[in-house]
Amino acid sequence: MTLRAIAREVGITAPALYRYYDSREDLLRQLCDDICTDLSAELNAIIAACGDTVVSDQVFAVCRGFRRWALAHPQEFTLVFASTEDTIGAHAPRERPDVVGDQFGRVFLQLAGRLIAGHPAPDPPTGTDVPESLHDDLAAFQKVLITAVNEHGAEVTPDVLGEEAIFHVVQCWVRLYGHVALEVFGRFPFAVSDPGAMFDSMIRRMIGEIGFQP
Amino acid sequence: MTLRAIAREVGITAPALYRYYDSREDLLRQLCDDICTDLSAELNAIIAACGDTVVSDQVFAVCRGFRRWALAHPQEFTLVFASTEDTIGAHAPRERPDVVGDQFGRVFLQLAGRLIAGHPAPDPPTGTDVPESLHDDLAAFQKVLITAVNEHGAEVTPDVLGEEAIFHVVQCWVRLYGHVALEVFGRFPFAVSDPGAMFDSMIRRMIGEIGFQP
DNA sequence: TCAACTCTGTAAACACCGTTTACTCAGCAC
DNA sequence: GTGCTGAGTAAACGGTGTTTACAGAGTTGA
Repeated sequence: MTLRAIAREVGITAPALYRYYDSREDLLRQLCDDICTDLSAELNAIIAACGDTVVSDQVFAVCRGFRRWALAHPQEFTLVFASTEDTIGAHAPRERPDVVGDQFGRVFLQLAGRLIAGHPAPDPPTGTDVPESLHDDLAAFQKVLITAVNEHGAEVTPDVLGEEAIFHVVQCWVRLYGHVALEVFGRFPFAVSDPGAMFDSMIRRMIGEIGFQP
Repeated sequence: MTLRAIAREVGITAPALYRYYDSREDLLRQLCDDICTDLSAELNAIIAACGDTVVSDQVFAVCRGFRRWALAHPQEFTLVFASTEDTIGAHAPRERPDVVGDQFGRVFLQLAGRLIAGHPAPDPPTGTDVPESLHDDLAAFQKVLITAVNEHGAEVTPDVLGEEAIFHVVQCWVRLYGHVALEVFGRFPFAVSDPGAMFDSMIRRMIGEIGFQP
């Protein structure tokens, strides 16, 4: 969207927008924040609508909600989740990852954390262990995740949400994001006639790999 | 890049470009094709440099090559792998997925096909089976993949590259793409100080899940 | 009451963008 | 020589982000 079109929609002339935003970049940045807020509200509403279902169902619902939102708002998805720093300004006071992390990310990730934490014994699904150089990063993320989960009721201690589990949460995000982006951008290696089924199947496997039964 | 800047770089004036391209969209589309050709050449060179190593090492090398390329060329990556149809023209004679599929996709996917085909007994890694609605799509992709693999020497029959294996190849692409895009766009949920190690770990798990030992 | 000030908006201009039109001019066939 | 074609240019059009100068409305203070 162009600056003038936005101004026209508000019933204002383009230069008047500069009273509220420093530049087009600044406007996009704030738009980005608003989108994240809306998205997280939407996903939280989905969780709320789930009621007392098992956590795995809630994860399922949120993942589907994220996909539906992305497909319904490809421009917003591109802006928030697939734009380089030069689109939105590299020298922002807050770095970009925080935007995703603070607003939307929490919804999905803390839910994933709850899911894993609720699982009795998260046995390491692979024999490969996490490389040493990731220890610090994962520990930091573990802290964020645990406090986020505990904010929403449950009591989770670091031992039930170990390093392997944290890595798995990140991998879930990689797959969720990967599928949704591929679908939004139409970059699957062949024509997928029922992407929803493929998505559901992937999420089912993801949840299954944590230890839940499909 | 602007049309006038491109013209300036070629030592030409902007309208002269319209002798060669119908529009900016058309130019981007052809640029897209060129980028795909370059990338696939680069990845094929990596495979060639591998010599007679085991296929899993070749997959590893190609994945790392793809990541390195994407991080070195974020604009090109965005154009080819993360742009919606409105950026590049929706009503193109060839649909977009073919571009990725025809040029770059083959390199990675046929290698993945070779890897799985070379594996003795691809036991289904999960209890979840592939939904019925994907049968036709996966069968079509299986055909493409098998002919692509057989073009490069080996003799692969449909039974060794079954539906579950095909699904797994697609899932590998989802994860490879997901991680690379997240890194290019800086959208991991926390600051990753050594993304390369994380990437390597993911690829190692991916290969391990097929049945190879890490 | 009236002057000063701020806040919000506009009009005009600037440089740049993609694109079209009209024109030039070299090279070549006959 | 006379056309003709291909490749290039200059000029223009509407649109863009952005800056500057200006206008009025509302508030404040003496």
